[in-house]
Amino acid sequence: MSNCSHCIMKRFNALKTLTHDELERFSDHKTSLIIKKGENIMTEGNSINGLYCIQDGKCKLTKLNTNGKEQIIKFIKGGDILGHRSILSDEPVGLNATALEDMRVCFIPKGDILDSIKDNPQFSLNLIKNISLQLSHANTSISQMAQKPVKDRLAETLLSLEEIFGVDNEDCIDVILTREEIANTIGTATESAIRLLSNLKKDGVINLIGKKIKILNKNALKNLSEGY
Amino acid sequence: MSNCSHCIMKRFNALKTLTHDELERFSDHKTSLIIKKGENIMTEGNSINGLYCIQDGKCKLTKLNTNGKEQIIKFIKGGDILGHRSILSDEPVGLNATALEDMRVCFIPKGDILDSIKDNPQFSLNLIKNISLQLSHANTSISQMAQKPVKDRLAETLLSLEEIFGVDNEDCIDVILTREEIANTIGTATESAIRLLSNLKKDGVINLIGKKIKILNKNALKNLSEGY
DNA sequence: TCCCAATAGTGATATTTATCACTTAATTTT
DNA sequence: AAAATTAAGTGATAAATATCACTATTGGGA
Repeated sequence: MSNCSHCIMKRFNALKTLTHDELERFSDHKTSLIIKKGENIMTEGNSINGLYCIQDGKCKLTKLNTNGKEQIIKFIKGGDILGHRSILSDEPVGLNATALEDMRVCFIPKGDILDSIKDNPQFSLNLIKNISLQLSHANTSISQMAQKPVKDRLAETLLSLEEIFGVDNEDCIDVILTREEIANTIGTATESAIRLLSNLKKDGVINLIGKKIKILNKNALKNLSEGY
Repeated sequence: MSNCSHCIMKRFNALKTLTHDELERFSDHKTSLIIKKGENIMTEGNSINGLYCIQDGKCKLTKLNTNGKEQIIKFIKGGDILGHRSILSDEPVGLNATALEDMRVCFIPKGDILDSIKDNPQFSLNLIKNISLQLSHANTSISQMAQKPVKDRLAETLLSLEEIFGVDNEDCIDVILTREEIANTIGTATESAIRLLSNLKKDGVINLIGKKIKILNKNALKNLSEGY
């Protein structure tokens, strides 16, 4: 099994401050797993007893509303970590993490993480910074959901998806989402999302190639996202 | 000036794990201040170099949207702390904290807080738990803003306001908000908020006495907040 | 490879919500 | 206490968005 000391993960996020010894300890105790498309890494309300390091693949973090609708809160990709909030706060997981494609994930037991938190203040601080940043983004999101019309939110979401996932060799946003998932991200009906996407295509702002989306005019989207 | 060791704040939140020595250190360096209604304790985008302990009074945490509208993200009252996210993540403040009434606030310099974080892992952990909880609430909020109609959100907000501020001696929710502020909390037009409040009154679910709101049928509000 | 189920797309319509243009009531200010 | 602001409330209307009922298309499994 691969060694954490050589893992690409340590280049990212909070893990980059871990010492060689800490990474060796992680290596000894970690388990690698494959999550198939559609499966959950974590499930809302469940407890977890470790940290997930995403090696490869993409997933969505969702929340099931009391009305039965799924809200997508955030997207996760290779290099990201999952479950640290739950470990640190000692609370059940708040969101579902569902694979958008097959994923390779490492699981590091809670005990090792807590040891590193005790030993390595910088690691601890980086985890806090990660959570703080998420809170900051969440607050922005609340404001936009509450006050911006659907069209603006769609524009914002398209920009954000390109930001997160980058583009493939044909300049399309490098993630495959159903129209329903796009709708569940911006908080609207699937039909409304479809119509607004069609309008953006008609206006030459984006191109739609099957499920793939190519942004043609980033400035136009930026303006739309701010209500112009 | 009053002594932190005897302050009611230490009964609440992260501060309850502080030692006598730590509280004495806080006492020596703290400053007490009065914030008048309408004034800001913190302002979006500014840096702060300390922690605010709310002794008394209420404030709103807001975000100014790109369209110029104010979104209320959270309410704060006596016993709450402000600014710890900014200190821990070493980033500017993300929200405005505006007094809803005259407030008494203590300011503890960043250095003392960071010292306590180093010395006292439990204090550090409690701060993290506080931020984690905020993130969890924020995610719930995103979901509700995105997917629930305005009526449901108003019902939810009224319940939440009573939860946070309690009731006065006439069973009214113990906070004075303008209709505009209520609208900015649920993310709707002021006129819409007014109309929906009137409807709730007409249906006997709440009573409106000037700016004061009395919840008459909590169950009805709970049902409404879940879309029934 | 064909079939089935899921997804995408469209049009008509209903519902929700915002906007505008006011009146009335409540606070401040002078 | 009167005047001037500011906030609350109302009705008419416009705009945004959801819902329903469908057809077309796509993409895996048997």
